[in-house]
Amino acid sequence: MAIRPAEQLIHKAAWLYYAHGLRQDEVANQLNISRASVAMYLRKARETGIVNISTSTQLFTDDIMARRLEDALKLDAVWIAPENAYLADPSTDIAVLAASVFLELVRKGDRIGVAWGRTVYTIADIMSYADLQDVTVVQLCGNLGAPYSYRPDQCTMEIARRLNAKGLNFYAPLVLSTEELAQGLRAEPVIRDQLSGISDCDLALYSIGAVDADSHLVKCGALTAAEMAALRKEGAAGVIAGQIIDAGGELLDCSYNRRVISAGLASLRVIGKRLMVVQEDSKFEPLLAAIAGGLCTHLVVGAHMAQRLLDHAGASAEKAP
Amino acid sequence: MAIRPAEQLIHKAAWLYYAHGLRQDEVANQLNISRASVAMYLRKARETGIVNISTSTQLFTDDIMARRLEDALKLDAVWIAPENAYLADPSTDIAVLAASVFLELVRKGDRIGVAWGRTVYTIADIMSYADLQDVTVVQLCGNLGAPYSYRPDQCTMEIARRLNAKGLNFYAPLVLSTEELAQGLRAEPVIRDQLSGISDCDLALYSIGAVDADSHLVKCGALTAAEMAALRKEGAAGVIAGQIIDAGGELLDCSYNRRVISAGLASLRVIGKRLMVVQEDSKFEPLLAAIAGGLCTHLVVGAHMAQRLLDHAGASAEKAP
DNA sequence: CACGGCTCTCGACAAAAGTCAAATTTGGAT
DNA sequence: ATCCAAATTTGACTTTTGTCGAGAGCCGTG
Repeated sequence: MAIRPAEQLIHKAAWLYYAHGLRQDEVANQLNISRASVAMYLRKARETGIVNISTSTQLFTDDIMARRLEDALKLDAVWIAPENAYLADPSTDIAVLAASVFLELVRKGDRIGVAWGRTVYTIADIMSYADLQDVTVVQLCGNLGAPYSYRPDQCTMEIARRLNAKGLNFYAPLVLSTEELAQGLRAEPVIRDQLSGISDCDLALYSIGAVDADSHLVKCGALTAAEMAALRKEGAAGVIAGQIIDAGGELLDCSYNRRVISAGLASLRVIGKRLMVVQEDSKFEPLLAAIAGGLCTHLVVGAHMAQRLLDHAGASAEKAP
Repeated sequence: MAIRPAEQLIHKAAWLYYAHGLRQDEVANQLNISRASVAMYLRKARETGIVNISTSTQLFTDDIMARRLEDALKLDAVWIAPENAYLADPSTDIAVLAASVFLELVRKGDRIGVAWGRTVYTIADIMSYADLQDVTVVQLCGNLGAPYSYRPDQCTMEIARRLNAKGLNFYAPLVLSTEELAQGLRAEPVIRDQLSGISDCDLALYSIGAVDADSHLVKCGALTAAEMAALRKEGAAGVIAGQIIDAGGELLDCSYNRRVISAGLASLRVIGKRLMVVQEDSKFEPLLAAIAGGLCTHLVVGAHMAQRLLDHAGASAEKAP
């Protein structure tokens, strides 16, 4: 009588409890098991996505500032996490909000592109579970063998796991040492298919990286701090899906970019919903670049960043007649 | 200090509790209110649809019988409520399941047609709340001034209320005394618009009525028991959205139908998702008629009814070579 | 300006849910 | 065949949550 507690049993318990509104002990009676088991099944049901608990993110878009930002930056939707009004750690609040927004944007049957970074991994980590079997999560860029837990493939897999979706990983390094090798690898059928499949995505999730010595690209050894500084002088404004963009949001013409295996900006721009999440206030310029380049249609930021964006947009509008 | 507890506060509490996973007392501290108030806000949040708790209805479609029924009857999806395995009252189980399925089928921006009957009202009554502001719920058929609580307009309004959606009522009686009057009324701009708007629906929810003295049409005085019996002899097989259909699922050619103000069968067939819910085993023949007439693409029934449908389909298949 | 009626809030109790270590069962390995 | 490790179930205990009636602030009215 201790067979694998068939998914069926979890489902029945969840059904009686959440849909019918029975109490745990009533459910236990119905199913002839102890109440403790019911409690355990219910936890599993939540962790498996058999039951879904979601809170509307309406409040964060209802904000007047969010509306104005949507207009000023021509974005489809903006969510603003009210800093310091809620929790001790505001960055967590942004990630929690981003996870909710993400789940709200996902539709059954969708194909989702996921980039990488601390922000993306944090979101994956706190995201609640869902049951979206016919969803595919694809990795947007090559891998970086880093000691961190937010490697591109890990971000992809973790999100796929949370959604009960299929995860498609990228079996290639993010950066190669020569342009020839990168070109050759991009032509490989396996890689080519993955790259060309990116424009079929319905939704993309990424953050933006800063061009400084703290960048993951430096930490993971893809670039040295000196190289990064040099690129900055050449006009580098931000990092998206492992690639370096200039202030206009276009790919910077540099050797590094030519050696990268990642989703082309053109493929990204084709994706219908591009959700960008920015936690750090320091990423103001990189974010401006990404927006300028049309790399984001949906935006989740903190109140402080929102205010800066709005001020900036206002100033630009004055300058331009 | 006893101002209307702004929706904002409810939202904040729900956010901290459900999205961040804080305990009620932690939320109470954050917001500087008592834990009891937090508990109350959370209840309101659930009742308003600010938080959504839904359980996957997967199990009920996974059933082998459901799959076979989908094939045999050429339906898009079938859900089977396992009778007597669950609760004392099996009909409640069907309604709870139907409500979940309904909520699962609704999409933001949808237009939903709702008919009327005890079944539909039961579903509305147990349906959990959701926050779908841009959804419109339209009434599929004219009104019947009945002493019951499941008048067409009530079904529509209740569902609209649960979804936080707009409700569009039909300000016309279901049946008129002469065909001329009915024709004239149908030509009225207000009514005509409502009728023509029905084919724009994305989803319809209805049940099927039996052709007997217990029918709502008789109880509400639209027809006498004798008239009903006569119609039955003329080939009436079921009642859908207040109209009488024959065994082939086509409108029966009779005076009553010509005097009715309701959604034409053609308009209904245009709707993408037609969800039919049947609670009573006695409605076997009416259901067969509705299916034959292509009036249903999605079906929720009890296990017993499912078995009968399957047996019937098997028998028909044998007869036809 | 005092008065009910109203809604919101809180403290305290009761009910329900979560948790843990021990007991039981299973399936596979020796 | 027997034993071990892993997984599941349970009863007892603790923590968390739901609820009720009393009290307090607000508002329109007499």
